[in-house]
Amino acid sequence: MPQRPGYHHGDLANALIAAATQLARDGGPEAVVLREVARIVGVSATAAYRHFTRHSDLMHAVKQGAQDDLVSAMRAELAMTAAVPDPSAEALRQLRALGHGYLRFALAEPGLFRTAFAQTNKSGEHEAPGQSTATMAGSAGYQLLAETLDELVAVGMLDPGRRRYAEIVTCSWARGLAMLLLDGPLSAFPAELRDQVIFHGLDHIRHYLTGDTRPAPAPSPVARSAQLTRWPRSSATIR
Amino acid sequence: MPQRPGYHHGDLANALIAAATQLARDGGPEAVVLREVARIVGVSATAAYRHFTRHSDLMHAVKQGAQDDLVSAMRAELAMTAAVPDPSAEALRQLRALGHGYLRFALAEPGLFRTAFAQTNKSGEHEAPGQSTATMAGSAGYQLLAETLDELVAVGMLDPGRRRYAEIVTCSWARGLAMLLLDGPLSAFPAELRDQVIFHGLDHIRHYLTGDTRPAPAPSPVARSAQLTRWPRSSATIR
DNA sequence: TGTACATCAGTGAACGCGCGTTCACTGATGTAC
DNA sequence: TGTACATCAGTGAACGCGCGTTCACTGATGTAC
Repeated sequence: MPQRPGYHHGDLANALIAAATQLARDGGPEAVVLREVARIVGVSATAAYRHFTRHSDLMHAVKQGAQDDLVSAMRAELAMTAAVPDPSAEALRQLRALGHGYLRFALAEPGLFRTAFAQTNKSGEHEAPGQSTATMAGSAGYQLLAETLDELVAVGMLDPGRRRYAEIVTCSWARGLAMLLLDGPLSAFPAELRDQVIFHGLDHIRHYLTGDTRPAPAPSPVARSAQLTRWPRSSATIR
Repeated sequence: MPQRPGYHHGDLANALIAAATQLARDGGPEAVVLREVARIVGVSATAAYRHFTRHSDLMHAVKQGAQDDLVSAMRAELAMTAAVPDPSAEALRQLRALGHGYLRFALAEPGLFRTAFAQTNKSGEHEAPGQSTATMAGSAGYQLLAETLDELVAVGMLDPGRRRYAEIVTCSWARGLAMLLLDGPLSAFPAELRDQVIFHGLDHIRHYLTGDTRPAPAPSPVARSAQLTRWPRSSATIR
C-alpha cells in the first residue's frame, strides 16, 4: 500500500474498507460510521463517495470480509490438527474443527462475528426476497459443514435418513451458542469455562449426529486458550 | 385506562410502555424512540422524563415485557394440548410445547423477540459483570425448560450424566434456529416450510436428548399455522 | 367548608450532537496530436 | 517532446434530519389548618 504521496491516495477504496473493518471489529456493525472511517484514513467524508455509492455499500464490503474471516478461522482450525488415517475419526475431527473454528472466532472477534451476520441492504437490493444475503456462515462455511456431514454419512456414522436437517440443526446450535456466549448469560463466564461449554456442546452435537454415547476423547487442550484473545487478520492493515 | 381527562394523563408510564412496545413489535428494539413514543401517546417528549430517568429505562421496561410475552407464549403452548397420563410421553409433550412456543413466538413477533434479547444498560447498571440482564429466556422460560429436563431424567428418558449441558444445548439450538428463521437464510422460506423446520428440529432435539431414534409421531398440524401470524398481547393496549 | 400553599405532572422552546449526503469546486493525472 | 484538454479523485462548506436531553415554566391536585 503506497505512502499517500499527496492529493491522490492510490488505494482509497481498500483503505476505507480496512478502517471500517477495524471499527466493526471494535464496536460491531453499528460502529461503522462513514465519517469516522474517512477521519481514520485521513480523507474527507466526501471522498468515500468516489468509491461507494452509499454507506450501505461500504458496510456490505465489510460484512463480506467478516464472513471471509469466519470461514478462514474455520479452515485454520481444520489445518491446526493433522488428518488421521481412519476415515471415521477424520470426519469427526473435521466436524469438531469446524465447530471450534466457528465458535472461537465468535469469541475472539465478536464485533466481526456480529458484522458477518448483520443486516445490510446493498444498493440495488430491495429486501431481495428469496435471496437472502445472510447466508449460513458465508456460504463457504456452510459448504465445509455440508461436506463433513456427507463424509459422516459415507463413513456410516450418520444415518442417511437423518442427514436432511443435520446442517440446520448444527448451524442453529452453533449460532445460538455464539449468541449466548457473546450477548447472553454465558457472556459472564470466564474464558476457560466458555471454552468448556463449547467443547461439551460440540461433543453433544457429535453424539447427536452419530448416536455414539461414549464421552469425548480428551478435554480441550489448554494451549489453545491463547487463541481466544484475538484473531490475526491479514487483510486489515490500515493505511 | 382512563380517557385522558385533560392536563393530567393518569397512567402515563404504562401508556408510554405500551406505545414503546408497539414500536418494538413493529420495528425491533431500535425502533423504540422516545420522541416517537411521546408523539404516539399525544404528550410532549419531556413528559416521559417524569416517569423514566432516561431512554434506556423505558427500553428496559419494554424488554421486560417482551421477555414476559415470550414466556407467556411458551406457557400458552403448554396449555394448548392436554396433559397425557404416561409420564414419559408427558415430559416429551412439554419439551415439544416449550420449543414450539419459543419458536412460534419468534416467528409471530420478531420485533418483540429481538427486543427480549436486546442489549440495554439500565440506569444504575455499569455493564454489570457476572449479572447479565440477558437471561436465557427471561429466566422464567429457562426454569420451565429446566423442570422439563429434570422430568425427562426422573422418567428415565434422559441419562443423568448428560443432563448437565442439556439446557445450554437446547437453548442454543432454539436461539440459533430463531436467528436463522428471522434474519438468516431460512427467512426466505414460506411459513409452512419454516414450521416444518421447527418441527423436525424439535424432533432432532428430542432424539438427541432421549436417544430414541424413532421418527416423530405426527407432522405438525396445519391448523396451528394460523398462529404464526401474530401473537395476541393483553398488556399492549394503547391509550 | 374554604383557603393557602407545597407538590405533582405536564408544556414548549431550545441545545448540542453527529449523522448521511449533496454541492460546486480544484488539484492531479493521463492521453491525443 | 511539448502542449491542450478531458477525466479522475480529491476538498470544504453546508443541508437537513432526528435524536436524547435540559431548561424555565405552568396548570392541576391534594393536604393542613
